[in-house]
Amino acid sequence: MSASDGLPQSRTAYVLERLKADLDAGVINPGDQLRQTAIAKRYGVSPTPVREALRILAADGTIDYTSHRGATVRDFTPEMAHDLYRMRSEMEGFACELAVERMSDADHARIVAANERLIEATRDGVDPTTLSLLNKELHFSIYAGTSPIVIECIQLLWARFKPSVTLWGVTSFSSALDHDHTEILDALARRDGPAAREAMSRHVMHAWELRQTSDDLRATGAAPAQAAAPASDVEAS
Amino acid sequence: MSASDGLPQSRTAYVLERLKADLDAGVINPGDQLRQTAIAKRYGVSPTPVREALRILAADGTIDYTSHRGATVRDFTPEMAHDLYRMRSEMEGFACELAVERMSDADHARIVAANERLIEATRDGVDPTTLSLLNKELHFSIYAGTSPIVIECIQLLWARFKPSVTLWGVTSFSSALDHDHTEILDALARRDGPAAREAMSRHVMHAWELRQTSDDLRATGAAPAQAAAPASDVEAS
DNA sequence: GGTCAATAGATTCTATAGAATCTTTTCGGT
DNA sequence: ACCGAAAAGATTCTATAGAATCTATTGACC
Repeated sequence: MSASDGLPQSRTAYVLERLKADLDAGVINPGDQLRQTAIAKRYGVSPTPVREALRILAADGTIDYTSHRGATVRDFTPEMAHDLYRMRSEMEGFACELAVERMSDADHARIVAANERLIEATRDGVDPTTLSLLNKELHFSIYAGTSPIVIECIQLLWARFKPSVTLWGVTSFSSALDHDHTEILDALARRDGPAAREAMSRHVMHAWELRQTSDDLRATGAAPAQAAAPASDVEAS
Repeated sequence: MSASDGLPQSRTAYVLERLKADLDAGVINPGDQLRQTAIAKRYGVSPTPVREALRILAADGTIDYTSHRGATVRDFTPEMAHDLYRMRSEMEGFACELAVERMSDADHARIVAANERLIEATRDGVDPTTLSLLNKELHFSIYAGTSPIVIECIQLLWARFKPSVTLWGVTSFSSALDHDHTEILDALARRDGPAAREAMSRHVMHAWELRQTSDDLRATGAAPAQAAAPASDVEAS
């Protein structure tokens, strides 16, 4: 699960990693044009691997790629974000039901462990970036037992978001999300597929609501308590 | 919606088109190794655009791409196919509900028109390949009014399948699917989101069941009535 | 005879240079 | 002054050659 470990296996992978990091960190923003020669120079590689990385991001839906006209970072309207959360709600709810069908005891143990790590980290007041990562690991520990195709589909949905550090930076939010997780894990422990689906579905939409109130707060100018660390610190290297 | 029109906008797009066509036609099969130099020679281009096309197919999930070790076409277990249909059932059901929320009268008219084209073609005993295409157009005419992200997500699920000419080659199957469509369109006409979702959900799983019985028939050696035209005829150029 | 290291072959990967395409500017005509 | 065409500039796209990496074979050593 850990990214950015050791040396990248190819220049393309390296560029892809850097681009995603710069995208998350806000160095590159929606609407920006991505000039392949500029990126190549910036990352110290030739245009060839840059082009391959751009093709991948275009297939992911992260960027718009028009033939002979270059690539631009897709901008994200609130409505698109809402749609994405609704799709996550459907898919991840379904994945929970499927997980119950196929979950071994060992799988279940790993899920419980992942949840405990997140709960503990929340209690200890760990930084939002780490909490967000632990949250992701918990979610995918559930989906791990479903099917490679299902996992990939959900990963594609997650890839469209910046890590939601803003959510995990507010104590009341993170404890609310932890509470949702407990509900999901209870259903999983009972091997109750429909209940797990329902709980996960509601959890994702709950996260969407929290995200909205968080955005509203920021729009009003009131900085949320325990704000996240500056995004620029997320930069990889 | 029509593919393979005129000249491709780039060598990469051309290679992508050819690869998908060869994949559908059965020229390239699951498990096959894709040697980029061989493909380049075969299609009369240099390895560079071939590599870009392979990166896209890898992002789509159509092929497995391992660094420095080349690409192989993913093979498709029956269980994976089942999972894919279940995901389609979820996503396309949801898309129907979303479509009702956002559908204009003009959108609805286009959907009805697409359905009439398919019904008419079924009645006239048109070839299965065309029926399969019209079916796809009907489905996506419904999703057209939802959201670009939703459409892309569903397209990704559809991209994993060969066109199901086997299904539309059996008269009893195609009329059953047409019947499902009518049910969906009735719900859409009533602007009944939940009913449309439910109808579409069942329709996709119905298609899955038909596909299974079709596979069973072929396994028994009994060729289905009005079998599809030889797959090799689908080849583009 | 079996195991490990070294070599040869094949394939992928990357950089570079020139061709193709698009955009902007300039110039001439109305 | 406004519109259209041509040219200049910038960017993308493709082919090619050499470097890096992996796989298969051979040979030496235990």
